[in-house]
Amino acid sequence: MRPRAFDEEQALDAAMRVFWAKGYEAASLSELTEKMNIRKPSLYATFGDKRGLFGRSLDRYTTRHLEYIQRMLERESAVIPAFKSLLNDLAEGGRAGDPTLGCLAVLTLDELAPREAEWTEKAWAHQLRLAELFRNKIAEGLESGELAPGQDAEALGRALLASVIGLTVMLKTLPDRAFTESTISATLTLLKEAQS
Amino acid sequence: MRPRAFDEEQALDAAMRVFWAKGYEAASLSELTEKMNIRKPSLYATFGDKRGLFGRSLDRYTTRHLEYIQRMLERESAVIPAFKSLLNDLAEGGRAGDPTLGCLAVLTLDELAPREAEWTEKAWAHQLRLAELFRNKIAEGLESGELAPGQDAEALGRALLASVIGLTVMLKTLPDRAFTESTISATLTLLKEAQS
DNA sequence: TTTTTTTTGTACCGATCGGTATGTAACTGC
DNA sequence: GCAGTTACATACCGATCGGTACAAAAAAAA
Repeated sequence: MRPRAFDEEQALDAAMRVFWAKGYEAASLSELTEKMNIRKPSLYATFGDKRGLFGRSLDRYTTRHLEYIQRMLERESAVIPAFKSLLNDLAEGGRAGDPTLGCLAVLTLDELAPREAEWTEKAWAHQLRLAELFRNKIAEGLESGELAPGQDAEALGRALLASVIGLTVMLKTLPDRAFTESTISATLTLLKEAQS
Repeated sequence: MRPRAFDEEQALDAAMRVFWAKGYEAASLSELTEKMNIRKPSLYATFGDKRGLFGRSLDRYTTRHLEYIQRMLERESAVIPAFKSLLNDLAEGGRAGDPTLGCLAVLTLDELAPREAEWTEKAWAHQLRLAELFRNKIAEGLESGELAPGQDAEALGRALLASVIGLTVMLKTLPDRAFTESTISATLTLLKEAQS
């Protein structure tokens, strides 16, 4: 048997970046094969078809993205500084270093929901996992006494998620720094500190 | 001269709905002409090309949408109830009556920013107008004494806009009522009432 | 080396994409 | 009714879309 001349993970990563930047519809097979540096028959033999490749790309994205968010929230033990650094990192483009890239899971929801049930579900499940990460972090702050009691960790986590999604979309236009900073600082007032 | 057999505004409205539901890329000329109930030569004679039609559709959308948001905010004189009813109305699908439709301006940002500068600019300008509406409403609440003093109306308006955008995207998946309600109620805690 | 198996590059497929040429139908002004 | 003008429907255009047939090439198994 002849071995593959390309690395599957590496090719998948390139595909993911194309979908990330362009969305499903606007990502053409020509651009995909070019950026993946493989020819169409190899692509089809390995990933099935364009839909299969997108599914794999989306899975890869959500996995990586979840890890990233988790890492960011763990870097600071206090809740408010943790969310502050997360939002600031997003504003600077996060892992990719480019704020105008947005988020593939959000783009998938926006572009393909509700008509592509399978992908809608995947992207939504990812948002739910993010909301849970947020909720857990907030719950820690409530237990530790950092946050004022009586706040609903689950609801707050969801509201913060909505803010993060909205901010991510807004960042695609690269608004000026002052705009972003004031938005972030007001968003953080969702989390009420305990009286000191 | 022979008069048009179709109403331009009506056709444009149909086109707008197609772009709204599918985005620019996935909206095909076949579907557009079908839903507009005109043939391609009429479309091209009236709107130029697909890009021209999208531009007109986006303009129409933002105009209508701005009016809608303005109307919603004016229905209640108090700030918090006003935003509450706005968010609840969004959750029920707003004007269109379908929460899974999302927002064309948001979809345009997500799908086409930053690579389509003209449309990115249009969609972003719309978001800035919305942020201004929000800011003005909040400023009213600060002056009237409804809201606790010391809050930054501009920053809060922007944060609320991010929340609205995020919520709109999430609603495309039709999350259950409890999810939506808790998200909305936590979001509204961005606005602090004055001590009574 | 030879055989066998899998991947690769090329060249191609039908379908659909956005966009248009053309002739005819429909209306206005005369 | 006639002339002039515009909009209409049909039928078509090249380009690109996603997807594949096929044969050469490359390695493992013999």
